[in-house]
Amino acid sequence: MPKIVDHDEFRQELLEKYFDLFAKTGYLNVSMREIAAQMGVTTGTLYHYFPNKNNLLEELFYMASRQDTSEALAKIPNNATLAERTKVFCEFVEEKEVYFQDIVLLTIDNFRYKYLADHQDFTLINEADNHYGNKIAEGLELDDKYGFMLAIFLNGLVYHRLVFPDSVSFSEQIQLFQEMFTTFLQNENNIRKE
Amino acid sequence: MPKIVDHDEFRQELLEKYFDLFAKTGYLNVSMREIAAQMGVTTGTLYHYFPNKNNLLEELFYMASRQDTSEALAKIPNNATLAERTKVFCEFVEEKEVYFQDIVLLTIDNFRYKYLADHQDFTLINEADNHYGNKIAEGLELDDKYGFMLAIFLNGLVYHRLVFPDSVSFSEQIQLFQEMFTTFLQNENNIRKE
Amino acid sequence: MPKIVDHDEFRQELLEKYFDLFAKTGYLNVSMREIAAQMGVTTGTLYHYFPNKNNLLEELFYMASRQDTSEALAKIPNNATLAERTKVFCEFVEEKEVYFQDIVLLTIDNFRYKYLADHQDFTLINEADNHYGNKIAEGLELDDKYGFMLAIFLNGLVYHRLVFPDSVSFSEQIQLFQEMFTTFLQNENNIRKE
Amino acid sequence: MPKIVDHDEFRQELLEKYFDLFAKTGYLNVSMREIAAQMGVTTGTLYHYFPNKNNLLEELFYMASRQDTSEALAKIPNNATLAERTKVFCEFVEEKEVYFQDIVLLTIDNFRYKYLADHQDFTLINEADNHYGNKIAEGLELDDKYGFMLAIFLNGLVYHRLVFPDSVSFSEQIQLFQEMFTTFLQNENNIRKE
DNA sequence: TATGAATGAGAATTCATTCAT
DNA sequence: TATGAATGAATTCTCATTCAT
Repeated sequence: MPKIVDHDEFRQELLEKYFDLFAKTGYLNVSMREIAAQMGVTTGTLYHYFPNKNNLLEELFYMASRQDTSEALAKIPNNATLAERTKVFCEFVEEKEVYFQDIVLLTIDNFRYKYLADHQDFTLINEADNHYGNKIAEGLELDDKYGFMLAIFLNGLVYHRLVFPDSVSFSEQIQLFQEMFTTFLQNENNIRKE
Repeated sequence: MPKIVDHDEFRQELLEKYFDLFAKTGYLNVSMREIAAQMGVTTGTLYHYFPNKNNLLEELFYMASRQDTSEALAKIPNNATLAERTKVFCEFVEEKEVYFQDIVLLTIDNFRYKYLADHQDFTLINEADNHYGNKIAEGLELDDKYGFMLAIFLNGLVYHRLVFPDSVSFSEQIQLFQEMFTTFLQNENNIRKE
Repeated sequence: MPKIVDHDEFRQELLEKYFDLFAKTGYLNVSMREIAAQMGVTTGTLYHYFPNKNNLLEELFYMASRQDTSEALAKIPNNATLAERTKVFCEFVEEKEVYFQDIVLLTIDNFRYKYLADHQDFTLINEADNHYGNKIAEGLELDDKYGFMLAIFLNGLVYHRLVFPDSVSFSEQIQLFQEMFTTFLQNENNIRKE
Repeated sequence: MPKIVDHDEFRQELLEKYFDLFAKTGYLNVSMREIAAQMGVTTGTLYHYFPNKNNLLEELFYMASRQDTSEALAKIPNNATLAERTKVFCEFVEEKEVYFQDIVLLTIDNFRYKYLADHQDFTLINEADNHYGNKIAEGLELDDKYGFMLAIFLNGLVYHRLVFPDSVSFSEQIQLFQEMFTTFLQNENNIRKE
């Protein structure tokens, strides 16, 4: 009798472990042997669930892109002001900074793998991005371009503090940005979506 | 007397060639053999000029940070307003967007290399970052934190458009940011350095 | 189930093959590629069984020290006189002279490898040496210092004839030494262990 | 005008430096670049004085083999007893133990190089050995075989303490050996040369 | 004489992947 | 399903030697 294992569930389990373990080291810099060892399976088993290393990376990216926006949206109270809405996103990222650093690194790895593999299609990757931008805009009740603007600044901050730790203060920078962002947008009547 | 070659000058020449050739592919993904071949030298020669691959990366990064800032600062006219000053930096990055995407990738590679090598000191890399931040602040005639803020947004934008090409318009985003940034800072009398 | 191979047994098999093949040439002068080729495996396989070249040397040395002493001790008859006991060790080395020349070369290689690697600890190598000294003393039923004395002379002889072949006669030298050694020790009542 | 340099004298100077610097590391394990650097010359210059690396080693061995025996012989007083004569050699080696360890290592390297190079002639190497043996016998006023015996034991002791530091006491071992050696030989009337 | 840039084969080691069991 | 032994090309880096100057 074979072990009773739900194939997809186990795949998911492996992916989550992989994500936590290897972001900083670089997904591409970790050998399949190491991945397998850390996950408590053998290389053979790993290949049973993922046809090759690139596929593992792709799946990982896909998984990560599905998470988190809904979590942030849920934190926005009813009838919140723009300042309050902005604050929710900023604090969400601040609290999960390390996680978002991992996302940045994963995204770069994924980009590289795609780029290396002869400019393969970026459908998945762009879809994931749109997802983020749209959801933030939706949360802010603003036009998409302002959703992206906030996303860009937060990404920039996460990236910056990843590669240059301690060069800037997270809270100082987001406080400044929030002030600037909300002041600016409140004065522009036309920017609000109907 | 040996063959007439200026050691430092040739190093520089190699660095520049290398930078042009390989940024997109990922510095870590290109083997020293390939690098040498593309540069028209042998591996032995390459190692004559750079003790190891890590050093090649570091030197490249350091070189870039010095060049960029002095080039950008030179573009600021005398008696320029804050809006004009900000514009110089934004346009500088816009014009050289592909170049700065390479810098982002190089920075990540450099980070990973250091991180892998047992959390080595990031002195050089942080120094380069501070240099960017300080020089931008100097160009803006503002406090350092605003220099970093602009740097963070521009980095975020470059990163974003690198991994999610065409998701946002560079010019739209910088236009919005410039407005927001200058409007906000002009109203705050206290932020201006004496 | 994997391919049926007893990991430890195959390691041992490889060690023995290696020992026979390469002692004279110098363990360090043979590349891992050559070793693998001569053993009929690939480099990958070799590294599957030994983490690095250094470890291969160490294991080899350790293996040798255990085998030799137990083999020699087994040859000592019950109720043997000191002269007979001494003779067993001398003849053991004489019979396996070429083998012990290999051990000398291996020992030097091992020493150098350790010395080069930043004066690493010589624990294993010293343990092996103590083992030799103690076991010889045990076989002679004498104090350790006399065990080492015999070991030193035999080592000296092996070394001498290795680098200066035919300069002295093995049998002549050990005959002289045995006479001298046993005559001397029989007159010293106090040296015998109770 | 060329620099006034006595070719042979400079060769000699280089050899002596080389001997001191690289014994422990292994003459063959040091690159020509390192040798040159440590000697304060360039590789080009080094090759001006020695046609290749093997020749450097050979010359080094030749140089070493010419030294020292005369120095030891000079220390023997007139009308010295056998015990006194033996003592001179033992103490000579004890005082210069590190130097003799280097000689052992050099001899092994030389042997290996000869052996590797298709069993080249060992003339030089054997000549050097005979030189040692004969001179010791001459100093002891005994038959050559006893000269070699002492040489073998001293070599054995030096070798042993090189690779197994602190395993035995130099002075204890030579004291024991001297007693044994002289007691034995004084009782054997026939061994004395006429 | 002396320099040191250049060479390129070869070193140890790693690694994604396959496949017999 | 699961194992882990086996593969062999690729990686970073070293080094004795040559040679234009």
